[in-house]
Amino acid sequence: MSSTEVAYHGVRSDILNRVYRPGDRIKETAVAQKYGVSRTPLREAFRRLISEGWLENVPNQGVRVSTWSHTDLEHIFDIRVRLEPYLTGCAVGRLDADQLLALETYADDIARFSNTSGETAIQKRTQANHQFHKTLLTASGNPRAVAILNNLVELPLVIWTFRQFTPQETARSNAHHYEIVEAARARDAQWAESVMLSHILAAKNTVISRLTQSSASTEC
Amino acid sequence: MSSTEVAYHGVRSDILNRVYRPGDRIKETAVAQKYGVSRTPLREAFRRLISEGWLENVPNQGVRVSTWSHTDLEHIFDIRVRLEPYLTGCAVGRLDADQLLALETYADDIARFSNTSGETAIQKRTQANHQFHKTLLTASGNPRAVAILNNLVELPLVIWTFRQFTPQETARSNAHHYEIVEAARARDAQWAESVMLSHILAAKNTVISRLTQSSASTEC
DNA sequence: ATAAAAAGTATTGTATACAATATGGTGACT
DNA sequence: AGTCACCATATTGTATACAATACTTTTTAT
Repeated sequence: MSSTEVAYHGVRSDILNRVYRPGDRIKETAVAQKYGVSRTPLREAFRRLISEGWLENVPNQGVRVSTWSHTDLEHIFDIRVRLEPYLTGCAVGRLDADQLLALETYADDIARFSNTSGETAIQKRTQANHQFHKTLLTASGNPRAVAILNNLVELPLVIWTFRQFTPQETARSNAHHYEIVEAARARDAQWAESVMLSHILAAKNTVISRLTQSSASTEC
Repeated sequence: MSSTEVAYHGVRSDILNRVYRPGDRIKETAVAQKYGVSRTPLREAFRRLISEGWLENVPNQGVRVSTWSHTDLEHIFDIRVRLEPYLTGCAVGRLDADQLLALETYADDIARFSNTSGETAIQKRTQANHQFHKTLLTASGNPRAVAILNNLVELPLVIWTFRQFTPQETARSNAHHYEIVEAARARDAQWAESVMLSHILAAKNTVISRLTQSSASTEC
């Protein structure tokens, strides 16, 4: 792995783990030393993290960790609502038997780790969930759209969403996954698209309502 | 303007003007000298151009100018179809009197420069068209979505599309602009959304059919 | 003559030194 | 005492030197 990649993954996971928090200013020399790379590859990593929305650039003052407001989250979900259901519909006609089986396995994993508590379970659940959506969206055959969504639906948001789910919401979310697999098996694009739409709107409602309750709009 | 910005705009316009053509490999030292900057800011500019889809990175081999295939164009239009009409609908309720007037002025400009021939006219028409769409989309209030579309609907595609338009298609495209303004004045989001959908689907049809005819799928 | 290997060249990847700019604190003046 | 200016320090922006990797050409062996 190149120095640039080391720096990229390091800073990214530090943001995920709230070592660097939204609003924090990040100084190049300190971070470069921390990851054992020089400032040049670190700055390249910064540029990538900026383009992905993790960091914001302030000329001659370096970078800050991005802050996601209430409105930002609504905007993100509005874009997901337009793209993900559509891509799901595209994928339905293109998934082969192996991929359908994989989707079902991921759905099983998500359900299994939902019933387990602890940080590890949340991580594994996040992982399986990511695989499920990735498999589905990649099968749509529109890599540009998939890239857009990957940059948009970042892990901190997903993890935060999971933590906010009530048991009922979790059960509903898991049921959606199985229903999508069934719709895909039936090659019913409209059905799959519709379930995915519900899936995202349900998540949006959870995130927005919890955020309104806690009124900590800048916290991720 | 910083060296990084100089390099960014320089390389970008060179790609637009086909100094660097799709598939070309770009060597750092030569380009850095051309713009009078060192390799460091040039490489930062490259990272940005990569994230915007103009360039592709090959590890240890530098960057290549991206090639847009027939399928790529379809994918791009498929994303526009999902996002732009929606954002237009959002904008309708938020445009003030000044913005409505500005939109009409841009529509006038586009129409005027459509009747004039020559490179300058095409440039001015492109400029006015860009302003029209920018004003409309920005008013939607979803800056993330606007950023996505800006990165997607790049100038080379727009310019190429204009060149391909027949007089009838140009007239229809111009009429769409006026119809969108009228729908916005009437505060009819559904109407505006529908016209924008037609507008994009018409452009998609032009681009795809011309590309199929010329069968020069990698040319922009 | 062809193919494979090796050496030399060219190009990218990284580190570091220097320049430009911003930040923070101290002192002088009102 | 408060405010403004200026200097010292810290931090980012840029250039360049060096290291690692890929490409090309030449040479040698079959």
